Amino acid sequence: MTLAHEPDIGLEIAASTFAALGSEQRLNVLRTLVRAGPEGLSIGMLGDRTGVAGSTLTHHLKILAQAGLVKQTRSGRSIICAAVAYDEVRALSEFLLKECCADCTDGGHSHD
Amino acid sequence: MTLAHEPDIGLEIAASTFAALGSEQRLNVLRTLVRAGPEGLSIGMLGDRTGVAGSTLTHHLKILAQAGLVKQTRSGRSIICAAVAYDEVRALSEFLLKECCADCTDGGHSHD
DNA sequence: GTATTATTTCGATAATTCTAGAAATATCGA
DNA sequence: TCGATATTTCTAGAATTATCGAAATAATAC
Repeated sequence: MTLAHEPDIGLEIAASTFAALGSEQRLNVLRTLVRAGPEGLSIGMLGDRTGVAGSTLTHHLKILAQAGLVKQTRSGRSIICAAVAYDEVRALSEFLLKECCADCTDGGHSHD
Repeated sequence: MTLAHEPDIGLEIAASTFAALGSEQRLNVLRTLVRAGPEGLSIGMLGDRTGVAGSTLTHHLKILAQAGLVKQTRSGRSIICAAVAYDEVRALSEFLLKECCADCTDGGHSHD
């Protein structure tokens, strides 16, 4: 089950993805979405649960979406946001373990 | 489930660690250190390789060190910086997979 | 002790990010 | 179309972050 088709995300992408996660508020939003499951939540509900203003949520969600961590789809007059972080997170974990943990991988592979 | 020695890093710590990684320049510094291996590099050498001014490096290294990703030790008149990201990175990966990938835990997830 | 080298602190400026209110836009139901 | 609801855009102030030169501090060598 070792799937390795997300081999290299570049430094730039990695950094911006980390930056997207590097805000307590955004991380909380993301977690809320993850916990809401695949059905997701509307922005209104998200604001309801997190106490964050709509316009602020729009801002944060744009960042999360650009990082590929959240997907937004319209449903009626609501925008449904759902975490689709799986692959991104997996790629990021790969990046971390490969780039930043090169020496300690108890699986044991050495880099370059 | 099996190993639980870094069970929960809180949202706050996770966010600040992500933020520490969320800079291309810092990520580059970290990577340079990782690649330098356990012996590490002095700040001067780091500046040499990255083209970043010493005072700026001090700033970034402080952030990386506070996040527990880098360790600094004095050796003569140099400060040797070495990546010790291993546990942090592991904790972060755990966090990502647990908090942000709650649904897809290794079993299998479908997405399109 | 003085000179030399290495790093940090200080100070200043530029740039970015965070936050949210108000107005604008989009969607739906009647 | 009108009214209600949901989200985005616009705008702006506050706060944080990035950057680096110059001066200050620390450590070594003589």
